[in-house]
Amino acid sequence: MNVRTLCLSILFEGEATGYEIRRKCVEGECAYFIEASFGSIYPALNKLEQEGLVTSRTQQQSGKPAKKVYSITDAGRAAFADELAAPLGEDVFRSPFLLFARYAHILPRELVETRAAEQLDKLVQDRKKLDNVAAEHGSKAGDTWVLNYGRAIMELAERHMRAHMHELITMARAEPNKDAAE
Amino acid sequence: MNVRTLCLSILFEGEATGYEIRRKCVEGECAYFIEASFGSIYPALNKLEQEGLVTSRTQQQSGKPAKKVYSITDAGRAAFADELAAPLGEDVFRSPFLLFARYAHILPRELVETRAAEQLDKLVQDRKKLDNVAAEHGSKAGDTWVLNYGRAIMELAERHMRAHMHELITMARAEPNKDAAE
DNA sequence: ACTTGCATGTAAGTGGTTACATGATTGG
DNA sequence: CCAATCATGTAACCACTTACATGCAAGT
Repeated sequence: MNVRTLCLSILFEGEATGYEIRRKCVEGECAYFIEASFGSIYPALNKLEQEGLVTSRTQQQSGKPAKKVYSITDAGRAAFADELAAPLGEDVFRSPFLLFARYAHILPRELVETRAAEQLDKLVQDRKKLDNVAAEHGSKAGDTWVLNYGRAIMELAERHMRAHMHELITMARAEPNKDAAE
Repeated sequence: MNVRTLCLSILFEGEATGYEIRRKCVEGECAYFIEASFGSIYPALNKLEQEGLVTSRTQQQSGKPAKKVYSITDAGRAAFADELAAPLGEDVFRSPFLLFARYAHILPRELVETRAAEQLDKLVQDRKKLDNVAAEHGSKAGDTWVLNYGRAIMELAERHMRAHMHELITMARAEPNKDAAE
């Protein structure tokens, strides 16, 4: 799933500017968990317009810079459906925290405590974000399904973390700090 | 978490060749879920050797091509510990399947059924893989912790999928096939 | 006066993948 | 005879990120 498809999927739901698309990925958290930056979104939208999959109109605003509102075309809708019908890529889960956790035994206890707390905090934050999206969004069935899937997993991750983080901390080096690194 | 750190973490556990490192990521599934290809591993190992973080010795084999066995150095161990002590990157979860699921309502039922079944199968396979790693591997405490975390989540994902995939299928377009794309 | 939010875009850099090149041996 | 496994490596390519460039208005 690339930025191109992401843009198509958001525009499938309705008009949006590049700026809004980015916000939906970072803040609104599109539920299926993708992030994208301006540097990829703007070129993607330009290319999609060249290909005739989206159209744009420039909208002047008082006190704010003009914005380019993009709409999906019929060709765009078709291309998006095609993409969904194509074989799906692999789900990816990459966790720097789990790599860290694996080596808890060589790390100072204080650090492990901090990182574990940070991780739990992130989990809580992310779950809350999903809860908010679920509450605001008068979303359609597919959205709700995806949201519920995400929430179920987040909830478990949070619970598991809360229940087992102390085990991780006890694995850590108890010695105050000899600085194993240097 | 880049390939460089991945190599360091595997070599931290013991000697290995580039070929073996790759296998551990793809088959053995290192528990913290990273993949890497030859095209990134070999250059990474070369660079690590240049920097003195690993050393290599060439081992001749009868009937097989010679292999380069890498070992981590003290400097390498220190660099790895440093990397772990640095602020952690964000956990990433990207799911093409969830994007697909979100648009179940515009897709033909047959396709949704197929993809849902495939997804469940992947989940089952991945969980089994983790179970195997847990069984074989007489692993140290950190490994077990990470493995259990992964297994708990996999198990839930599988259960959730099994319980709710039929909902997804009922959302899909019931019409046999008008081919919405063309 | 400064920062934040709105808004678009480009250029350089990064971190990977894919495909290719090479070559021996074993098993079907 | 062909495919697969073992084994290392390079080159071309790709998608995306980061940093930069620009600019105006409102809030602090």
